[in-house]
Amino acid sequence: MKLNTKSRYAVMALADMSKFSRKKPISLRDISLRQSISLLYLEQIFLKLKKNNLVKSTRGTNGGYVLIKDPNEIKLSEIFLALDEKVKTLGCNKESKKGCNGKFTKCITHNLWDELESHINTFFENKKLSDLIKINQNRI
Amino acid sequence: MKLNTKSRYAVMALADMSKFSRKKPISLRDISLRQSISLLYLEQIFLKLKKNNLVKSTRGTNGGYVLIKDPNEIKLSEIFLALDEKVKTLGCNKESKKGCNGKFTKCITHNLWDELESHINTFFENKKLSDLIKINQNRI
DNA sequence: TATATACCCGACTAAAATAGTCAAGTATTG
DNA sequence: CAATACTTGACTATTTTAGTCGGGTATATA
Ligand code: FES
Ligand code: FES
Repeated sequence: MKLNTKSRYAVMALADMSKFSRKKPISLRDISLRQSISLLYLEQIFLKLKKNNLVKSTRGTNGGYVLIKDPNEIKLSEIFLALDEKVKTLGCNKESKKGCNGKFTKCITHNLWDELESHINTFFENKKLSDLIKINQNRI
Repeated sequence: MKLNTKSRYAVMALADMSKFSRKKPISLRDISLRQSISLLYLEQIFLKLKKNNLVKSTRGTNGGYVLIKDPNEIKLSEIFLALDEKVKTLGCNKESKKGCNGKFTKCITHNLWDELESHINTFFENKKLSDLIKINQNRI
């Protein structure tokens, strides 16, 4: 079980924004330098964040991105959702009638994985962007 | 975030064993048929389970594997450990002094991912093989 | 003791996912 | 008009996953 870089960078970048400016647009170049994340990769990530109304953009000189909501109103689950990033512990398709074994009964471990999925999602649901600024006063 | 098949199959197979026999060796062929898991893949998985003392084997006709411990004494975390399967949410190497950014300070999200990792590991730590038999009386 | 069963082990591979890069833009400011 | 900075889609190298393959060895039973 591994968390991908896209999700990690997204949270990292948004945390960076929360910490620095809430009014003046922040350029991806600055975030890229501060957090050591590839600029081109950040661009890709921010397009998704924008499409999902987590940030808004200003073009041109002194342009950049600004958070739309307050950090204490942004749940991590929203960020993951914006990136199409899902927790997937089940072997079967949740929607499908068929189990991971191809049969029409769900397998012996189905409930377990479902429980695990909820367990993880709960974490993302209860964590807000503001939470990780508080704990990290001392970090950039 | 995705759970791999190896871990899923391992738990599935051990659950199958818990449910069927506790004394007579169960052949991988039987598990393979019941749970629709590739026999060759199961062999690979069981070699690891054996090396980590979760099961013991008997060769030859009527041979197979037997659980070493009682299902209510086998934690899921042990199974995952046996397969070298780790939850990895951090961008950095936990041991290394360097952060995921290559710098000597841990990044702004480090604590968060660490917390998430613990959150997930707690789940595996608290679940036992016997737990998923109870909930699944009706399933094969 | 031959034969079938079933575990043992390392190496290999096709396919998918990841972690980006690249090219070619458009909009805004100074 | 030059520089900055967002926009977009396509492309690619690398890694990981999810297995397979080939050739064993040990044991029970006929
Ligand atoms: S995980 Fe859903 S049927 Fe196996
Ligand atoms: S995750 Fe550990 S430093 Fe970023």
